[in-house]
Amino acid sequence: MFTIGDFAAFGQVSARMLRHYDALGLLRPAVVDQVTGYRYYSADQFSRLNRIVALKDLGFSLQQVGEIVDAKLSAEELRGMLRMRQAQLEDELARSTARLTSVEARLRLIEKEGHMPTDDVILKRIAPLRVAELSAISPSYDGADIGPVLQPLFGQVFERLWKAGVNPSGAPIAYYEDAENDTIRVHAAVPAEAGTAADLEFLELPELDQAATIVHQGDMMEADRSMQTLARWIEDNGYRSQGYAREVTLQFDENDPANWVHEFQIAVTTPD
Amino acid sequence: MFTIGDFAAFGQVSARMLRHYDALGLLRPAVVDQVTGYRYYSADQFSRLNRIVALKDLGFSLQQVGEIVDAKLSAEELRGMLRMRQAQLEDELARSTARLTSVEARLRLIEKEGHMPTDDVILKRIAPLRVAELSAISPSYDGADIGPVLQPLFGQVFERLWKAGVNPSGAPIAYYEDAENDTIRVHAAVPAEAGTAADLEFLELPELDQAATIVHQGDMMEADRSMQTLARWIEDNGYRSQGYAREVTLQFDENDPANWVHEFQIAVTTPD
DNA sequence: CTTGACCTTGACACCGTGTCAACCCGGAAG
DNA sequence: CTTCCGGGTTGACACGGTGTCAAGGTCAAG
Repeated sequence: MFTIGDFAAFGQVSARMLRHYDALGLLRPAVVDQVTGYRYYSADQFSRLNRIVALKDLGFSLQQVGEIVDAKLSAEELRGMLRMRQAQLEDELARSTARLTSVEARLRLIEKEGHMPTDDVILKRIAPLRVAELSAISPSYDGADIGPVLQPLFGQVFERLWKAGVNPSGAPIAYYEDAENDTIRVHAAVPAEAGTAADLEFLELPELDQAATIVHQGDMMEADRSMQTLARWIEDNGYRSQGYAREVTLQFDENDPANWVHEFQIAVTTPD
Repeated sequence: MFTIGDFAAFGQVSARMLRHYDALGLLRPAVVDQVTGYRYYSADQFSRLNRIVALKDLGFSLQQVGEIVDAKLSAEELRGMLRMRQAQLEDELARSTARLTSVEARLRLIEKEGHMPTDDVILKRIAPLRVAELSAISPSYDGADIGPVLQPLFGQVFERLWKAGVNPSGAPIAYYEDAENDTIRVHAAVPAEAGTAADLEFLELPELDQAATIVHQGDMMEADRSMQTLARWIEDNGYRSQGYAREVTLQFDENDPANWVHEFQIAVTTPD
């Protein structure tokens, strides 16, 4: 017979936890003194304790551990749980690895530049989105060429939506595609439920499963700065980008481009 | 200006969390309506939000994130934090990998045998331990040879300790070493603070940094069963064992070996 | 004015574990 | 036999990041 302290010390658990397991019915002491309430454990309970600890170390919750050790599960179900756990762990591993790469990237950055970057890239999923849009051709993918094409295009879209009595339901989005002869097709899209404006195209922008995004503040003529940060982040973190970035207009000021705020979103994949 | 809901949706955070960040002073809304208490966020707050989210995704706690974004830290300190985090992550990674291997090993086992193993191996650290001991030579490492040597040896140790007025402070431990001519030196050790018995050797059993352990119930003649489980576990989980296992007697019954309980402990290393 | 979507605060829950407080027991020393 | 100390008992609170619920106030569209 072991007192709780001895049993705990040998089993490498805290006495606190043994009491907890008792409370959960996971591991009851072999004997409880009815008078003093002292718990006493027998040597052969070490195997149950070990089973519990082993399962817990595998990352199962105490509840799951309970189900497993009390063999409420068929071999089939057990396989199921283990496979689930396996999948979870693989996921977790991937996540941890990504974190680590990220931390290392930042560490390199800070060693090189001597300070913390203030423009932060974050990875997110972009949900699919219904929009109304117009598009046009720009001679190149360059702020100076694109601006003059894009601005009036958005003007048109808003005007036509307004005429059709449809309300924009979100922030305007510009996106790009390669077109013939090295030209670029620019799209001016405004989120809206499908409407009946014959002079607008209604479509659904596809989901981006993983997009690297950055918030750009100020004139779009300086978008390069943010795009570069984005590109570097993507490379440093072991992703690969696809296509052109979408540009979401979060804040617009007719008079002063310095007040503009955009979010750039570019689809990325984990190479492999 | 965004309402909390819009800001949350765009930033991929829950409104709950934005309120939490407000409460922590991590990200205050640009404007709070004094009358209604409504929070309103400005577009340029997205970059702060993103910085927060990015740091959080790196696995920093909100408190740490606070310190980092508010730049209360020098580049030096930041480097420190990042390196610490890096170390933690590497650790976590190793742990996750081990878990995964373990889960996979069990999965293979259960697929092969159709049921869950009930003898559970667990990995633990064995602290160094002061003991009093006697040793002798056994012709081989085999239950039939060892028993007759070991039992009287323990009798001697207990007797001499008793004569010297020293109290055992833990469970008896047997351990083994190779000796000359393929014989084995068996040690009968009993935990005790250093004493003055000239006819006993007092020494400190070294720490085992990582030991794979299993609880064996019953006669030591059947120790093979547990030792095999142990060996297989070690192999399946990608460790390598070193030397012979220690045998800790957790429960002893003079009359019936079926009631004996031992823990086998064998030092292992992660190959690599 | 009504309705329904959205906002407010405050509270409770999760989970595994540590820690504290207030009190009781067991065994060894005086 | 008393005294003392280590260790046992229960019960409570805390952590952190997040979800969820309830009760009530607000906003904007019809």
